[in-house]
Amino acid sequence: MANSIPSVIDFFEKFIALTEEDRVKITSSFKEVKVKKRQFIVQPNFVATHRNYVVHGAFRSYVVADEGQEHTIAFAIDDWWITDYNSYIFQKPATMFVVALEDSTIMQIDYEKEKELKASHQKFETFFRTIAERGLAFYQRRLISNLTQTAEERYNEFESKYPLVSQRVPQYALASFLGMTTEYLSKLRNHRAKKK
Amino acid sequence: MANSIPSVIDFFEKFIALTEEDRVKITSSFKEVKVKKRQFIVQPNFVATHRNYVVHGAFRSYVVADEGQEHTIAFAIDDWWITDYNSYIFQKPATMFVVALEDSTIMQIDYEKEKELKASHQKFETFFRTIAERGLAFYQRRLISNLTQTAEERYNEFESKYPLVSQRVPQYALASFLGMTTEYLSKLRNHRAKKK
DNA sequence: ACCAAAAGTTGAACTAGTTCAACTTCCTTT
DNA sequence: AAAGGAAGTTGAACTAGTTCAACTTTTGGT
Repeated sequence: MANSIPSVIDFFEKFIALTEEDRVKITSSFKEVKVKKRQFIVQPNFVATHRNYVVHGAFRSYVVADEGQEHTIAFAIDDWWITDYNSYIFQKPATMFVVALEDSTIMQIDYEKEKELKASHQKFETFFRTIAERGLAFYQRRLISNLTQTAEERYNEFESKYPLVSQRVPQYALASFLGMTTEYLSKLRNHRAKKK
Repeated sequence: MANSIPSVIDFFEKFIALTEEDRVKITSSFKEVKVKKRQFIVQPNFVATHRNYVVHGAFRSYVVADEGQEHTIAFAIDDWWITDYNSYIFQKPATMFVVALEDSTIMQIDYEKEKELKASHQKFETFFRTIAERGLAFYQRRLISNLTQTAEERYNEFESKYPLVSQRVPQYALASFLGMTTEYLSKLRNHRAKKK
């Protein structure tokens, strides 16, 4: 199994150039954590203390509405990041759950360490600025899909954009991510299959 | 009428401490532009060259779906920012329109100037990182509303959170922002009025 | 290997929100 | 001040997606 350290470092290097010293700094800011399937890494009412990089595995963040329905906000598989950003950024209580969908390995950085890292060198500030901007653009595109497309169109788009995710997450989680019921997604899938 | 320079400067000072030199640098990075009602500041297929701070006035960004319906993505009134972020951040062609809903005054910074500003001092990198993070958190909350709430709940929430915006934007724009038809919003408003 | 619980399927009844069409009111422009 | 268009309203018919319920399949724990 691949070592986890290179994998986060590689991610940083997509956006900023690192010296050997920087790599050491990053390595000491993160800690590797093994997470079992069904284990929570963020829970409502507790402050999200970490930003989590998924080395390998799969996670899902979701909120629970008044009547108890779960709504998936994000998925994260290998090489993605996940947390309750509203909680982490503002360091206030979370409203989301973040749960492992598989046995996983993650690299966690906590809020204070991240702050030190950013303060230590401009390039780290640049790194976090860049991923925040990309996250912003991502959520904006997602909102546009939700406003402009039908359930079936959203499903098709997801399948073609993220075939790997689609295979690894349970259907009820995908349905609530796409903003539809699990029954309806089941129908979409099966009607589609028949048409072939 | 208030001078536009102090107003952007004040915004920066919410997040970072500025020296007199910094203020001069900011002032020279932005240019004031007067925009007439119905004038576009971003259009599809053109790269969004500026990030726009609204000194006073009102704007709306929207996309046009296949069948021609407009979907409002964001509003911006006094002291807010607006652009097509997906276009601006990646400097690729826009998919949105951004149009003035009133005669307005804005302060524009272009992509290159912003880059220089960020490169010139860590604090500016911090500033843009902070607003990107807040934007991300904002869009994530908006997505949650869209997934978890009914049309009526979204309308009520908007009215109580942004009463000033609600008064200044046309109803068809608000309806499409909230993800419903203008007819349905009209019914919600009037049924509500009767119940009193 | 077995059993209980969780996940997924299918059909029938339903409803929140859309569509269409006709009308009224409010802005702009001249 | 008038005219024409854009914005908003109302009701009736409709539909995409939900809800409910009964069932089958898969998964995980002992």
